[in-house]
Amino acid sequence: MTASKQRGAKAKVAATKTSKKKGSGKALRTVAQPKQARSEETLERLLDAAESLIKAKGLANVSIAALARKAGSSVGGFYARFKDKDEMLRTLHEREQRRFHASIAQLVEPAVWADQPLGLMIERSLHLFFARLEGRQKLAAAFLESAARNPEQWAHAIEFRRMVVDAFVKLLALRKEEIDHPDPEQAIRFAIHQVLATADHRALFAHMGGPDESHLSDAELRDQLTLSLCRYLGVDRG
Amino acid sequence: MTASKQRGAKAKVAATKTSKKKGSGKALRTVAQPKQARSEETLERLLDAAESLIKAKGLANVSIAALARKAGSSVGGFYARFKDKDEMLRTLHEREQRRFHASIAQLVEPAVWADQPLGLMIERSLHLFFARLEGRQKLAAAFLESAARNPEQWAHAIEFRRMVVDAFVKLLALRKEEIDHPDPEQAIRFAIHQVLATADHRALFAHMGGPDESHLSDAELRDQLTLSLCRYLGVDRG
DNA sequence: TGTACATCAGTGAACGCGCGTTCACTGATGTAC
DNA sequence: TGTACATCAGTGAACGCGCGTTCACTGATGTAC
Repeated sequence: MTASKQRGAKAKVAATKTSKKKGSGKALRTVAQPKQARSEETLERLLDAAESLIKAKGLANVSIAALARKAGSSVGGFYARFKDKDEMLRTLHEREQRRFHASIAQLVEPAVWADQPLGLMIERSLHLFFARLEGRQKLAAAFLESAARNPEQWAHAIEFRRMVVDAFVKLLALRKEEIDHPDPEQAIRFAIHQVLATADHRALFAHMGGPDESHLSDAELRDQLTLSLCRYLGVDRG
Repeated sequence: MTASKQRGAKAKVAATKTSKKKGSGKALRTVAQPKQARSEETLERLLDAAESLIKAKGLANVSIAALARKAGSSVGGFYARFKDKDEMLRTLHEREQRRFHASIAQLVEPAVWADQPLGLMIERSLHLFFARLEGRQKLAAAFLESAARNPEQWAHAIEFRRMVVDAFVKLLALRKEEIDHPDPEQAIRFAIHQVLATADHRALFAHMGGPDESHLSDAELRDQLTLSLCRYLGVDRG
């Protein structure tokens, strides 16, 4: 009786806080920021568990119960940290984005490539880019899948993608003169699109057993993509 | 009482017929070939309903009940024709394959391209190929999704893909001399892989609302892909 | 330093929903005599 | 041509399973005096 009264009051406050965001009938529960170090750690363990389970089994085969167990927590513990499964995925995505961003930030640093011919730059960038993706395909697939269903996730994914694209566009645009194409801007965007699309394709299908439809190994695919981009952009070396 | 006895006997027979295929504990029901024109028509209507609903709402939002209703049939009617949802999808896939095959058969006919420069051939092939895909993205996405979950579907998809790839490889291999690449065979396979991957990518993501991450329209994408392939293969016409 | 009380964090059984699948039954079509 | 019977085709309410989510409760941590 007492407990339920307290809960009721709390829920009301939460509902007031979020009522402007979503006009849904239900009073949405807002998950509070962790107030103790303990809960911060639990949150991190939940994200770690999600990441490792998704990598191992794919998003579709990961349940909240299994995830919580793996994290040494409980189902209720999970929902104390996240409003729902989607919010957890979004949080995980943000963490992954931060890490990914950090690891490619150096890659798009113009100073690194000073004096290097564009062809070499492309080759080495692709090498590092695909190396960074190694072992994270299932994770990427999970984000792509959930983005396909959830508009909010989709917006996040688009935004991140745009950031990556823009960073590379900016880097390549500095070398416009070395590009032989009627519309260098468009060419750069298409080239980057091809790289990301190839990565997506790999993420979504490479993990499947059995022989791939093309007789190309990952390394061959990467190298041919490099060659393809160089020739498409009209860059020397090739 | 009488009815259930009959059903029991029938189930036993069915189990005997299929017992060698799958050793599962349950006696699997085998769906008989239609014995009357009526049921053949129902089957076709079910496939049509599935196709149109998938195109309209995507696989994830199509339930058996809705599908059966749309076909003017019933849930039980559905299960009289298909063992389960997967078998229906496989059947639909086969029908789509047959149609697709028919419509590209002319495309890979060497006689059609006799005396045409390779560059033009690539341009026109891509044009026709992507035109043929128009409006079927959701359907393709449905097959890709279900193939990702179901090994049997995956095998079917791979087999079909291999057929398409081989047909184009054979066509392009006739023009090896016009290709400037250290390993023309590999180059051809990569080129075709790029085309199919681009089509897959489009199928899986293009239907989403909002601006695409690359600032490329479908037509631009196709044209740049054409240019990219021509340059990659070292084909004249730039 | 100790005690009372409030708030935060965590637990896990139970709930509920969607949806694929089953099943007892009715109607339609074909076949034998 | 008509009648009896078997098989095929179709119906839709009910079942069941998986899984995300809730909720009444217990334990842990922090704070006031």
